[in-house]
Amino acid sequence: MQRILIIDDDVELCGLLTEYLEEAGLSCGCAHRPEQGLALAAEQAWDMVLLDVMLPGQSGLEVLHRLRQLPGTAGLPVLMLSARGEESDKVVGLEMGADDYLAKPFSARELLARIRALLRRVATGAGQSAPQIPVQVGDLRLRPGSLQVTVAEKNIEISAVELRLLETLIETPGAVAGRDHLYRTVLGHASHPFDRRLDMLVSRIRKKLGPREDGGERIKAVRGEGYVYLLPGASL
Amino acid sequence: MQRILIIDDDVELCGLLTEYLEEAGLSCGCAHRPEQGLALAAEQAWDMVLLDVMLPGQSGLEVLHRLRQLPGTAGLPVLMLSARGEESDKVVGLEMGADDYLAKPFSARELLARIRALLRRVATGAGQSAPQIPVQVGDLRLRPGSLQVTVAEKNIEISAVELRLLETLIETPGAVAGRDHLYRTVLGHASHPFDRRLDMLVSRIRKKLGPREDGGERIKAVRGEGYVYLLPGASL
DNA sequence: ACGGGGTGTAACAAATTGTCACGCTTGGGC
DNA sequence: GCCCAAGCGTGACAATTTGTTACACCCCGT
Repeated sequence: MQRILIIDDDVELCGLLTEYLEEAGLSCGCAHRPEQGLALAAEQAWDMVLLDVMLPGQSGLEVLHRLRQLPGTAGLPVLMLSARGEESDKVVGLEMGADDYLAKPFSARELLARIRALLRRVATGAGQSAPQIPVQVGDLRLRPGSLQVTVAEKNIEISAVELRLLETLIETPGAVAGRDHLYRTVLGHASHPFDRRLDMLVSRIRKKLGPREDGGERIKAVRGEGYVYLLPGASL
Repeated sequence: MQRILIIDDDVELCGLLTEYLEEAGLSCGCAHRPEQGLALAAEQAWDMVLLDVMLPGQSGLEVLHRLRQLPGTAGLPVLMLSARGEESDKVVGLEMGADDYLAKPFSARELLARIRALLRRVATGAGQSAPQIPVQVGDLRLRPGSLQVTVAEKNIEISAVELRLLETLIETPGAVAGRDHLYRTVLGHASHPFDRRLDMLVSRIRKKLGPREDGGERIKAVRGEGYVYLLPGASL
């Protein structure tokens, strides 16, 4: 199910929108203050953000800017909402990098239509080379390409190489990925003696992911062979 | 034509090998001292290195190690030559990351056979996902994947992102690559306003490549459109 | 128990990439 | 022609990512 983050100080509006959108099969989260919105955006995975231009404290444009700088938000579509229907706001909004713009008051139906359009545009990879279907193993979910990884719905910051290793490991969950295969796939060439980069990578990923939901370790070393991503419930 | 770098303090042997290998259609370069060899390796592009285990000053193994750390040498095959035919040397050599090993005295024919085998192995991408055919435009040559770029036969240090931009630009030499296309291809997502990353990237690449052989600029900005990689001889 | 290779990870170092600021260029309107 | 504003170029610095080194630990066969 698609998840929409609504950032708007109008509590009542948020409630109405949430109700309407959830009825339409979309999951919603709300924030009424900028900081709160940014925090939520950083913490969880969203498919889209509805952002009010006028917010207490700072301009919605500044929020938009900071939003774009958060890790894992590459390609995250933002639909701006404006109290005033002024054309200049619209231009500024789009120039700031919003993906669409809607002036209040708007009909819920129109909003939903635009949301759907935007989600479709992103899904078909208009901005990306690969369509990028998310992969899920246990409580771990990857969106290849946008450096977005979530564990139990919480965002994890991860780098490109780390993501590639994780992808390679979960290609065969529960089965051992050979050291050499990992080297070639992730680091780009065969392993050299005394090269510990792979181990460091694994170590860093382990730290970022934390233990499995059931407390078991996620990535196990197989002495002399390589590493395995353990399926949930599997013991060492 | 394939280029072989020979690092061996035996001047006479180098001469003989060069003669033999060039007859076989391989281009050769020689270094008789470790430092010289490393300098040559760093400076130019090679398809393979023949390395003597016993060198004045430092062990060939140390040279091997330093060689591997040079930028742009990913996947560069190294064939070690040893004066003593001891098995332990062979083991140590291979463990240090040499790709093959040959004990002196050896027949020129056997050496050639091994060189050919090694070159073939690398060419078919045994260690890489893509076969990686080098691309050439003017005096610029790229080997995608191994971060190796040469201008007029001189090695240029370049990073992955920079290489990707360069690749994208020379996909259509002489024709404009749109800003947005470059953003999507190189940075992975659409451009945001006030985002100058692309310009910085171009700036850095220009500095690394230097001016064209005829003094003209290599990469030209097209106001409001994007950038072009100018063909040799083309004016602004 | 002992030794040795294999693995884990902290701490540090290097390289890459991103940000910001300021100056120059260019092209269009007046 | 002159001025302005948007675009571009690039130095300087900051943040992030990646690589290196060193040392602790651990498993396993002897």
